[in-house]
Amino acid sequence: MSVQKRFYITTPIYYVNAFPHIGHSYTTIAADVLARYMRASLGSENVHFLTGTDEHGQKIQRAAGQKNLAPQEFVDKASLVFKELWNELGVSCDDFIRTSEPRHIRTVQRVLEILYKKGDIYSAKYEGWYCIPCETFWMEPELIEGTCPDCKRKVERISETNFFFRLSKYQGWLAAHLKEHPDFVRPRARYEEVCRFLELNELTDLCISRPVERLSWGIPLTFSPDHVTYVWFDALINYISAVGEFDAKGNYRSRWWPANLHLMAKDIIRQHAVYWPVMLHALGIPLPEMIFAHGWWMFADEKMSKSRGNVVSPVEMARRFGIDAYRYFLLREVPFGMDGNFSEEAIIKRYNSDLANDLGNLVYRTLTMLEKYFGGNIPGYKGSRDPQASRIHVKIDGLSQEVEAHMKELNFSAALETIWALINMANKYVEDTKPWNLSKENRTGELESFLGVLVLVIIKVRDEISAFMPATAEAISAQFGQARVSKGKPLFPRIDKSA
RNA sequence: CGCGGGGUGGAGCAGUCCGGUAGCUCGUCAGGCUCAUAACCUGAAGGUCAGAGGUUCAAAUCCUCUCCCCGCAACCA
Repeated sequence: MSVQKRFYITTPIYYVNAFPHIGHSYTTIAADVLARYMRASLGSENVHFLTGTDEHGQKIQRAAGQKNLAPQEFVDKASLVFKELWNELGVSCDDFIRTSEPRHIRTVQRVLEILYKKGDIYSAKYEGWYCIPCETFWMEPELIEGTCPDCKRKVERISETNFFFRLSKYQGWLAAHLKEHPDFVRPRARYEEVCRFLELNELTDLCISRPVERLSWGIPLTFSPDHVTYVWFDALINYISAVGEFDAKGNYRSRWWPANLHLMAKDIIRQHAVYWPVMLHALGIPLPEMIFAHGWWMFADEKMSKSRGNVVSPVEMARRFGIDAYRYFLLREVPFGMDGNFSEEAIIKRYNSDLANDLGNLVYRTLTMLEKYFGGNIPGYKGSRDPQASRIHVKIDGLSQEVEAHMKELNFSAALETIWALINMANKYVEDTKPWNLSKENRTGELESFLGVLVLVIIKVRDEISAFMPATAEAISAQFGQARVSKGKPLFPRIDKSA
């Protein structure tokens, strides 16, 4: 009874150097669906959905410089682009954290102080090959005949003092934790990848600072004003800086922590499955329950990237096909965790077959029949002896549980599939019942219970899809909520392939 | 011996962890129906599950080897 059920879910904070693409929207929409789904069962006051932007570092400083803006001005604008995108896509985040906010800076500085005091952060001389124009350190083997692999210019040997986090000290602990918690990293293949990485490699301590003369746009170390925090170390802390504070003794207090789920794409699994748990452990803070890495969207089997010029704008897709159709496509097309192929043809196919033909048409034909046969009145449902109807009832009764089982696994595509199985049953039911004959023969009672079943199906489907397609769920409610229903506009008008 | 992902009817995929009649969607062909957004329903064709060997009463699934495809500088979910 006293055990409070709550759910804290995060996306990565997005680096504002680049414009948002469908990858960003994929992670965020998946998190949104889960958050909405959990709110339905736990109550919205018990769900916390965090996203935000990562705003420090070399690249930002340079990008701002190129536009003749102060870094803060630059990130204020860039962060807004993300915020507005989530707004436009109907993302229901409860909080949006920015790493340039005081609450974050304060927490990062406390983390550093605590770890420094504890001896888990130490200073050391760092020496390496440095390319001045590229502002990057290179490892010996990366160099091409003594030049920068990027710009082919001569690199220089420089040495500087930096601060390091004792990652190596905790390798054994982390390996043991992973062994005891096989669900800590998901999906399974990624879990094994992380375990393998730890087996095969010796962790080196993490350089977590940059000298101010090279990089000023960062969070200053309170114990060494000549240094700012390295972005990754800074960024990960957002998950705790957004929802809590350290007290005077250095104990972290939060209503929401530990997070139930950190969602991300597979490229940043190492930061989340290795660096982050170790940081938390060193701070004496409990670990998140699960880290889930999903796959990438490919375009004609190529990774999306700016240099390939195949970046797709989520706004454009959502405007073109509708937000819900876009959301549906992302989560239905590919089993969560795997890579997928993105194309307009694929969206149109899904749209026409699943949304227009199956769901949209079921709603539309039902409304038409209600209008035609009952003057728009929804008949009270009186039950039915029809075996097909009872099979549908069984499916309706078990659907929430089926969906829940898949949602627990973050298997969105399977959850949607099982909902669509009910839609298909209903469409078949219409075919087999032949209501047009019932109407001709004036078998009104049978017609009533038949339509009653269809309405039950639609209401159930509406409830189950509402986390995935909130606007569609509302549209269905609106259509069936009237005193006299009438066929309105189709929910999903078919898209002509020529368009 | 760098790391990882993958090869299942025309296309895209599920199934592989926990062996037991090979499944889904789309497409094609034929038929049915009219409440409906040229929608919906039924049926059919089409696969030696990349290849070889092994374990087993039984392998897409477990083991070994081979071949092929894809990703792995930076931007970056």
